[in-house]
Amino acid sequence: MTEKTDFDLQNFLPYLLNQAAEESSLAFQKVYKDRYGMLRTEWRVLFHLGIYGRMSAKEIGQRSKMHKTKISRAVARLEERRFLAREVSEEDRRLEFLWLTTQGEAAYRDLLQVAESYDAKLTAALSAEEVAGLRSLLRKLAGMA
Amino acid sequence: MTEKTDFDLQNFLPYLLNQAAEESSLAFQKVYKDRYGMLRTEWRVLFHLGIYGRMSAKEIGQRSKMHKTKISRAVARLEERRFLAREVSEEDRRLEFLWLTTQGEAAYRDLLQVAESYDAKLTAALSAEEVAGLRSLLRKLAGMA
DNA sequence: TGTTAATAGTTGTTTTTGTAACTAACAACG
DNA sequence: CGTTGTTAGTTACAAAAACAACTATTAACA
Repeated sequence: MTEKTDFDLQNFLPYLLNQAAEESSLAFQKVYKDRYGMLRTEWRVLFHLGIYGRMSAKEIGQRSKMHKTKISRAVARLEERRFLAREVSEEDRRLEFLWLTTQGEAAYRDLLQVAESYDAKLTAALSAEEVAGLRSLLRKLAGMA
Repeated sequence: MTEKTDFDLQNFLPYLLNQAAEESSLAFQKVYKDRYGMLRTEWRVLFHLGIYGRMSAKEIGQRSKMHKTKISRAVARLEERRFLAREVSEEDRRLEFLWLTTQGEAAYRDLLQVAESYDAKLTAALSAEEVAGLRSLLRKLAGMA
C-alpha cells in the first residue's frame, strides 16, 4: 500500500540486533546441540565455569544476566550428564559451588576451539578496527560497558 | 579459578549480539506487550504490514525469516483482535492477502512512533558515523547486506 | 487427463521459557 | 533468643517456541 514513513524495520536497532544475533548464533548452536545435546543456557553455564572457574549459580547469574531459574535448570541438566559437579558451601549453606568435571572440561575445550574459530570466521570480512568498534558498541548497548 | 585461556565470553560475537539484542529489546517489548498485549512475532507482523503494505504470510516469512508456523499463529491472534484482515487470493487460492484494519493501522502508527524515538534514544550516545557503521555491520552479520 | 511433486498455510505434540510461589538458610534487630 | 526480612536455589504451572505431520491447492509432466 502507501508508505507512510521512511522508517525501515531493517534500521530499527532492536530488530536488527535480533536478526544479527540469531543468524550469527545458528552455526555455533548446531555444534553444541548436535555434539553435546546442549541448549543455549547450558553452553553458557559451561563456558562461565570453563573460563572463570569454580563459582556459584548466583555468580553466573550476575555475570550473564540469565534468570536464576534458567541457570538452575541448566545446572541440573549439566549435572545429570556429568558435565559439572556441585558442593554446598560450608560458610553459607544456601550457596552451592559449581565446577566442571573432566568430561565437562573436555566439552568446554572442544567448544572453546569451535567458538574461537567461528568468531574469527565471522569477523574475517571486517577490519580490526571495525571489529573492535563493533564490540565496544555492542557492549555499550548490552549495558556491559 | 585458574584462567585457562584469554578467550572472553564478552568478546564472542554471538554472545555479545545476544546480550545486546535482549537488552535493547526489553523496553520496547514492554510497550507493545503492555499497551496491546502483543508478542514479538505479532508486532513484527504488524510492522511488516504497516511498512510494506498488503502482502501474504509467505512474503512476511521471506522478509523476516520467521518460520511459517510462527507467522500463522501471529496472524491468527492479530485477526482475532481485529488488527488485521485477510482475503484469499483469486489467482492462487492457497495464498491469503493480509492487511491492517483501521485499528491495526492505529496501533502500528502508535508503536512506530515509540520505535522511532526509542531507536533515537538508543543511538543518542553514538555519533552518526558510529550508528551508520553499526547498522551496516549488523546487516552484514544478519545476511541482509 | 491422471498421477506425483511442490507450495501456502494450519494444527497437534513436545520442548523450552517465563512467572510466581515455594523451601531452606542466613541476617538484623527488638 | 525470636520474630521479621532477605537471599540462594528449586519447583509448579502457564505461556510460547520448535518441530513434524497434516489439508488444500496448484504445478509438472508422463
